[in-house]
Amino acid sequence: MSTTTRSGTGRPGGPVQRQLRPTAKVLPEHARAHNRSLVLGHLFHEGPSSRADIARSTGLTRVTVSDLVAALLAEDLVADLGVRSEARVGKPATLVGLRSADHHVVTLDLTDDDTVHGAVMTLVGEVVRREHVPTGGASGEAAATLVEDVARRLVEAAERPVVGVGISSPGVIDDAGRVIEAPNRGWYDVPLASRLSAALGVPVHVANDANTRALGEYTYGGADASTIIVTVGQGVGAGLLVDGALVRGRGHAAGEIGHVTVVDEDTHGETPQPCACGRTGCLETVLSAPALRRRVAGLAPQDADAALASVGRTLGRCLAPVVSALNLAEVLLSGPGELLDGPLREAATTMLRDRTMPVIGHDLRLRMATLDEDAALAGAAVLVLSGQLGIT
Amino acid sequence: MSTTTRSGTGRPGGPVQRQLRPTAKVLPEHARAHNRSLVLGHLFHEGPSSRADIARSTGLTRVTVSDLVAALLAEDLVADLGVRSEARVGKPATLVGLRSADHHVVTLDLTDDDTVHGAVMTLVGEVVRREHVPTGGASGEAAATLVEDVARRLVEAAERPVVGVGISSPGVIDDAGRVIEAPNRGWYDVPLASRLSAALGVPVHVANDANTRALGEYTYGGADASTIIVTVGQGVGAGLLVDGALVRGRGHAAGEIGHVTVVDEDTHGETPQPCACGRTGCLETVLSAPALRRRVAGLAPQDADAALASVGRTLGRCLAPVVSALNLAEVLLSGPGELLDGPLREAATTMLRDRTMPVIGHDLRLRMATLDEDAALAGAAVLVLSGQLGIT
DNA sequence: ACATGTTTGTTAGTAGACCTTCCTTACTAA
DNA sequence: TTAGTAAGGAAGGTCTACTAACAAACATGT
Repeated sequence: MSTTTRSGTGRPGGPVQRQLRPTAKVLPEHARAHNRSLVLGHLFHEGPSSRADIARSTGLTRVTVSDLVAALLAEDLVADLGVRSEARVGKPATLVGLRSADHHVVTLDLTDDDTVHGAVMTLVGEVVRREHVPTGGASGEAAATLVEDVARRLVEAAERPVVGVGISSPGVIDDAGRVIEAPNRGWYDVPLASRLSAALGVPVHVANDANTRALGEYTYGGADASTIIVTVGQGVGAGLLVDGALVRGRGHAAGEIGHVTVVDEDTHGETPQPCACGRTGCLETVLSAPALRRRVAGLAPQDADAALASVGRTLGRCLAPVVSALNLAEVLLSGPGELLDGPLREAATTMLRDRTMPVIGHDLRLRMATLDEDAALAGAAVLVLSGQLGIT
Repeated sequence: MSTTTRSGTGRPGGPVQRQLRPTAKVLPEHARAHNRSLVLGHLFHEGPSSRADIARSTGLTRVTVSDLVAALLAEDLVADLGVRSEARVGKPATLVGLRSADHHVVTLDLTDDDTVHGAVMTLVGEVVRREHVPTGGASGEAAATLVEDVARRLVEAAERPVVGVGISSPGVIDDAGRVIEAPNRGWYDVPLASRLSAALGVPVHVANDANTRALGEYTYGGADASTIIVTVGQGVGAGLLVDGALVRGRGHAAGEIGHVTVVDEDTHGETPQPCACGRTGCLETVLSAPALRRRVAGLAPQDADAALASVGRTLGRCLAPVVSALNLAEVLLSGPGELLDGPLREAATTMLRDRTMPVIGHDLRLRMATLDEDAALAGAAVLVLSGQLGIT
């Protein structure tokens, strides 16, 4: 028995006018730029290849690939490597490869309050030159000038053409590289990317440090396309990769997970501690490096392990809804291994599995980030690769 | 004093080879399809416009827009509406408009266990015809046949060309419309979209019901581009929109938030209840419609309010990390208003604000979904619009 | 009333991007 | 030696969107 009515009353009321619609026209030249990035991406990830290899991988014809490769050869981005040595049927292939060592990327890591870390890197992330410049507590305009100076020095020191400058900075940063707010540097509404780009004459990309870390782990560290990376340092932050894309969020503040309340009055036997943000019981009050050190200070190894496990459980409880809602494949921890990579990580894993349904928690991995030391620099390099060459 | 070292030791180790790389070549014809969608999208959202209007809005030239519009006129997707009546300077514009009433979309909502809800709708979501077919407890192949029959009847009953069929179904569903698992229908690995498409000769799109609801609210309900919609019915699910795109997740299971553990032994004075999934304390055990009804049954109004508020606080605690990590702008609740839209929603809002940092929680809205009754159908229609015409 | 300026939409020509088809080259296999 | 296979290039065609120029149809100012 089926009921049928004509012209039902319930109607959504028609389409809604939206102010901000992301309407970007696509011209043939954009298509070409995209295909060019496909070629570069193939060479970046797969190494030296023949034009025919690239054609098979990208779906483009050999003719088109030859054309694109010719353009890249003319730009010196790609080098002719001669015929392939392996013996196969048919005409031997001539290999072409990305000239990754003949182009440099300048990267800066502003995560550390006391020191600006900088590097000149090749396109594949090898560090060619390093600088560590004490900030001397500079903030505001002085800090911006310092960053500009370091960047200029590195750009000038680079012995190869510089593709661009990538900067990894704490704070809320929009798509254009404007620092909306970075309290620890006293920056509010500072157009860092456009300022440096104008001063140095080189493309500059700026993004949040946790986000760049996520990018770095994805491109260089083999992280999954659906990953959250939790960075533990002075504070606690997170970078989120969903289906291979960085999550920016409504107000460019995605990943600001350090100030979620995780400790309640009546829960788990903990007492909420005051937080720098003026509230109490934030994740940062238990998981930041200083908080962890305070917690284990003077404890016997066994008690310290229990204390760290307790924090791990809190982290697991906090992440369970995020992992479930996004069906993430991996959770990465970045920070001091002696604190994180032990009872804390194990307890967090257990808690996360226990609190999520099997289909979510089953093949979930919770591991340490692999690029710990240079993750932020590597991520900053990816910013440039992605922004200038379209390589992800 | 700055330290400089050459050729530092820490190197990321080069790029990683990735199996699944989303390399899709872009041809000029794809660019044209994109621009065509831009024109359709403008007409959909802004209503009848002149070619010059569309050119200004899309950034394309008037020549190109004229060309695209001519093609759409030839396809009868767009109609010539004559000259604009308003008096302005210059040659009067001739308006063109989407022929939304001259094309139909067939939509099915499989959320309800007992009944298949179906509709014939116009492109702007007006319901032209409705069907409610009892399932009679059919499952597995029988249920699939039933769905196919209903879809066929509606396609044949449509008095205008059918652009496609959109289906909103519970369960885990991949991008191709294959139902990975839908326990309540006994479907495991059922290629619903391709099966129906072959049987009906019309494009068929299938997606998770919570996800389609999110799409519907975004397109017809004015929801923000960064939104989570929590659907409360027999179970609890969620649909997630991040930066305007649906989140699918690693295993297409994003949004499965109903089975996150939210009630602990030692917490908040609640006792964890057993859940259908075999675990205890899941969100579904307190927030599903039956659970809520059980909870307030026989209570005095005042006590019922307190009970609902308690569930609201639990929901707020669960969502706080998600909202923070993704910097969401809106949380929508979909389900029985008499249970959700009151103390529960208010308590959840308060809890959510209290547990997130101000920059996140400040302009966060937690409101009821606007399309409650037909949200799933509207969302299914959006699936078709988006898949066939590129309208979002 | 009439010239002037503005806006619309079309026509014609151009440049770019990729395709299909055909060819040469250079190797392996029988 | 003869086939067969694969790589790469050359020629020609189609598609796409652009610029430039223009006619039509209106409002406005004198």
